[in-house]
Amino acid sequence: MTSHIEELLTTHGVKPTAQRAVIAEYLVGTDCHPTADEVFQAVSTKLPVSLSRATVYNTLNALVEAGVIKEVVTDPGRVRYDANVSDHHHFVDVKTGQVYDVDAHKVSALKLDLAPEFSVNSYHVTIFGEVKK
Amino acid sequence: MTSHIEELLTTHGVKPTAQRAVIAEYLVGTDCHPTADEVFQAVSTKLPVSLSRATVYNTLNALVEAGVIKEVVTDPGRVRYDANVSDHHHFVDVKTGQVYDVDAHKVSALKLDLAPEFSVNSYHVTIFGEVKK
DNA sequence: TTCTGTACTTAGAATAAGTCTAAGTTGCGA
DNA sequence: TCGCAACTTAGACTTATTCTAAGTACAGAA
Ligand SMILES: [Mn+2]
Ligand SMILES: [Mn+2]
Ligand SMILES: [Zn+2]
Ligand SMILES: [Zn+2]
Repeated sequence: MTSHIEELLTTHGVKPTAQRAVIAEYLVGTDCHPTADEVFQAVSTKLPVSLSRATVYNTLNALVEAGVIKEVVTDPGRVRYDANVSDHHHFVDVKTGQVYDVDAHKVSALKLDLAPEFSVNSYHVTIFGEVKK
Repeated sequence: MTSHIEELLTTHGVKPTAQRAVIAEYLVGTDCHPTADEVFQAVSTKLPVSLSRATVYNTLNALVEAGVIKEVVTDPGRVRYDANVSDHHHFVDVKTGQVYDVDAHKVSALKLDLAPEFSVNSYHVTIFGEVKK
């Protein structure tokens, strides 16, 4: 009876420890693109032992490395983490700072007119605007 | 006989001090998207007095505020500065980290299929790839 | 001219995000 | 059961940036 999260970690080659499971579970269950510190705050109470910031960073880096999550950088000095690893872009509400997912198929394919020495692997669109309630 | 740079600063409402002029001049004369520290290194020898890092940061922030330059964030933890304030996007060479300008008209206009509460002000495309020499 | 107030710059202290270190803990596999 | 490698921990360290307190520059008033 391995949990869904343990299976996610295992299939990506990450050994599922209690710390890693609770961090991955938190990220999978949110769509709000938390920072490392927000992950630490949210998760530290959910473990019977004290959680080190170093473990949070180690785990986030390991999960990125393994492809379980992605880093998102929309603002200077704020790395955010995203368990949505599907092809998507981001909408930033400039009033609140909130980051929303924008599925890649909601954005028309880009045509790029670049010199031939520029070979493109991928691209990411950051959309700035406002969400009216 | 105010210089071109002093005029640029003045017309943007920034009082042209020696420190600000030399920093703005350096940025206007390069297309390599330097970090604050690279600006500091490049510019500190060009003044008869010692230059404080605080002044570099104060100046960069003032120039951004005034619209003389823009911040560019392509990587976690590295804010870069850009005197190209025309509408453009960025190509990041994933091998070297070099950032190249991509004029907006080299990128096809985006069509976005967003829910009506999302009102778009602007967007920025970051293209990842490699420049073959 | 000199005076003077405000804006600017400075060195270094403080903060914040992230990494490293050294020591202890866990837990699978012989 | 043991041994070992992987993992976690607290706290020191590093790096980027901001803040602070004290000094400097300089335009306008007198
Ligand atoms: Mn989502
Ligand atoms: Mn930082
Ligand atoms: Zn996302
Ligand atoms: Zn640019």
